[in-house]
Amino acid sequence: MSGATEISDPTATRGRGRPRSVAADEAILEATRAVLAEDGWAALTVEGVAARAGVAKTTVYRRFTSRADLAVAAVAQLVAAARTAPGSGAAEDIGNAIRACADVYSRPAARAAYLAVVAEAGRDPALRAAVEGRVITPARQIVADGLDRAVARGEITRGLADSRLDLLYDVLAGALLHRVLVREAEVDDDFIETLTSAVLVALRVPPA
Amino acid sequence: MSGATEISDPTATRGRGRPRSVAADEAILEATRAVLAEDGWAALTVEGVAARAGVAKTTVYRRFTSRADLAVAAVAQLVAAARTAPGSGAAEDIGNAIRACADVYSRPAARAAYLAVVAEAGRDPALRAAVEGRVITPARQIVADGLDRAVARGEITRGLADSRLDLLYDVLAGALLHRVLVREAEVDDDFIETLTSAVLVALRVPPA
Amino acid sequence: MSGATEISDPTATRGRGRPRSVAADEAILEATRAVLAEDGWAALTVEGVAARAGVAKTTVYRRFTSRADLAVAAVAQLVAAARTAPGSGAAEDIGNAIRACADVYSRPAARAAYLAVVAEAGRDPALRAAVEGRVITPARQIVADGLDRAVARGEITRGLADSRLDLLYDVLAGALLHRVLVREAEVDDDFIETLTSAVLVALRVPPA
Amino acid sequence: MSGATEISDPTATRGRGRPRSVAADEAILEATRAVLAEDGWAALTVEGVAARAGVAKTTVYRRFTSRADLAVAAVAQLVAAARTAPGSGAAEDIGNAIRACADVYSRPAARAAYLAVVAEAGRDPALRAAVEGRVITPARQIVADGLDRAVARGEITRGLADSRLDLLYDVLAGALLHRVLVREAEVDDDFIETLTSAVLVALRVPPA
DNA sequence: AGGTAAACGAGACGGTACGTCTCGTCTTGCT
DNA sequence: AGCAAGACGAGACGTACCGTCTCGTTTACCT
Repeated sequence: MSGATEISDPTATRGRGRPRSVAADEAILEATRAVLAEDGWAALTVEGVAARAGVAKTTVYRRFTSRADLAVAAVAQLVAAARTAPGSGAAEDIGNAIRACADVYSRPAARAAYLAVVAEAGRDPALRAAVEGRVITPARQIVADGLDRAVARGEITRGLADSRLDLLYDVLAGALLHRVLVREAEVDDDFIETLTSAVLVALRVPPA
Repeated sequence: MSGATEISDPTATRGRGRPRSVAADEAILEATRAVLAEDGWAALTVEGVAARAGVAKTTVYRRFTSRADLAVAAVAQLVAAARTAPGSGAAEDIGNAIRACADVYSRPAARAAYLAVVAEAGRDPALRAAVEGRVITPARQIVADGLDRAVARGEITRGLADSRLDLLYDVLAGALLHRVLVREAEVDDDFIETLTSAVLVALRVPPA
Repeated sequence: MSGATEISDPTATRGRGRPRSVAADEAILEATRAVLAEDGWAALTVEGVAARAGVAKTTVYRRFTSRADLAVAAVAQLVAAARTAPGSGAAEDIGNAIRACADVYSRPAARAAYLAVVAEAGRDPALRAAVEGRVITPARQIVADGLDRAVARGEITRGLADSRLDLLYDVLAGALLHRVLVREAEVDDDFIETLTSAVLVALRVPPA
Repeated sequence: MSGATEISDPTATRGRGRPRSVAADEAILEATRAVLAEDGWAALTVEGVAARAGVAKTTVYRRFTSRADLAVAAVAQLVAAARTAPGSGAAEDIGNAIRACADVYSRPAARAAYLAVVAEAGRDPALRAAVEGRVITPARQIVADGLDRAVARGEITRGLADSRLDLLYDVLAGALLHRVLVREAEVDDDFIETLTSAVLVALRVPPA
């Protein structure tokens, strides 16, 4: 299942019949976000989303093949909106990236959906691909961009950046995910600073 | 829901009626593990578990209030079995701890259940408490024990250990969780070594 | 099922163990009547009766083998209490008999149980026998006694009485049952008088 | 419960969605009849009927609100098929009516369901209304038609017919019901003749 | 007075069916 | 051809009782 038809693509071949309703597209995603935020993943139902969007079930199924597919779209939008402005140094870049990620994870809709979608992806290759392409890779790119800037500024070497990218991504995203979604602790300035400086030390970047 | 009656407690007041069947206890948990490993979280059904355990549905409901409750018990057993032997130094201790955690996360049953259960716990206080007490706290304790040993050996100070415990737990558990369950990458020796040495550097423990 | 152990019989061999509790006997029947009167046949459960009687389920099952068995006992008591005083003539006898039967059918417990028990008896030989012996035969006897008195008074011949007994029983009991339980109409004096005189005409008994 | 949606009504507003399957209608009623005839009222379960009809449980619940509702439809069909051809005189008419009723009560499905449904109707107003409209009233009409014909032939007066209708219905239906369903005796020619002539005498119709 | 046997309460056991819910698919008629 | 509506087969939900089975306790009788 999953990832089949997806959202209406205006550049698509514009087949013959009646065109997909863009209003329906938006109403469905909006309803999805609302349900996730208000009642959580377990309450996210194709039936319920359709009702809330004022749309027939078939109209939802034409675009998404499952509730997980629906949720991926919502989370993907939030991740896409998380790109950060470059800072003046590695410390600032890392802090910004952490804060950006924390913001995403803290949105009610993402809070409700993130872990559940990832869990479901473990069994569903199509969903797995969708999560990979629309959530994991973009987030990894944020870290990659930060390292690229550090290389450009001469703070670390290209080789170190490349060899540490995945580890750094696992550490940053994982620590955040664990703190916010698993332990449900807050992400305060102290946490961000300590994590940032620990990462800098491990990367052997001299403090500013 | 969740956390209601739980498994038969032999120290309980030994109420008057017929005692709970210990054989049923075990059959249920075993069936739960099997279903999770074979078909994943989405296929975990009270009905299916009961059938597989050769037990009536009511017998399951008498012990667990939901499938999440069921899964927590399974995961908790795995976590409980994960305590590590103390090593000869901080580096070895950390490596052991990572390996122990990685082993747990890699078990098919845990793989299928962990994220899903944690996700569900976000909406269910009773389940949340069960996860907290039976999974999160024990795992955190593994890290705490490691730090205690490092303090005993004089590798770090008591103050540093205390102030860094939660961060270290988030980093270790989070990085692992992210790598194993979110990205579905493998945990090889290189990953463990690099993560270990990065952590040692951040804790300012001199290399052995 | 049904009719197995039945109510405590004081003349029984009086085995060694603890004797049946007479208080339980009565509490069970009383609870049965109450449940039938208040909530009807469908709500009559062994579990509910036991709870209401303040008695364990096993205690009920030791005496009755089913809820139908339970109900038969209640109805039987009512029928047993329905014997009529002899009147001064056939007309009075018949009127009395009709009134007596109508009283029984109108009791809430009997209203709720009678048809259902008879229906159930169609499939259960043991229950059938119990109904036959404790409800149908005693009721038939009321009609037989009435005819015997008419014969004794010379109002009809022995032969006519014997040949018409079953028909008369079917007509009287059936018409009443149909009116009270099937149609749920009331049994007023007009009904009784008209039915009585029709029966007298059919039996060719001259009016008094 | 009961009497909610009922069988597909072709004259209904013909709303927009997919129409009810007429094949399902028939399969359900046929399965109901079969179960009643083979295993009796106690074995009549919505679950079993659905399985036997090769239909989903929801499909049954969309049409009938309970097993009693289901049974009423079956009994109603039998009653509807029981209209009698007019005979040449009151005696023949009454004999025909009794035979027609006896045939209905003797069908295995009706035997199993009639008393139980009527009993259940005592507690359920909607079911009561259904029984009233689809079983009791049609059966009463058979008697009413017979009396109308007798009036038309000049055998009895209009006034007598009207004043005796309910009594006659109670006597005929009740005697039959009592004999066939309560006492489980057979309805032979002798019974029919004796009952018929008794009724004629009571109505003061001269014998043919 | 002590033993023994049965009834007692409590409550868990494997089951069946309940009536509800949501799923994803399949008609239908309207736009 | 897209859409809203809604019936369809499927199957899990959690609950209620079923009738059976331990249990530990109580009560009477019979040595």
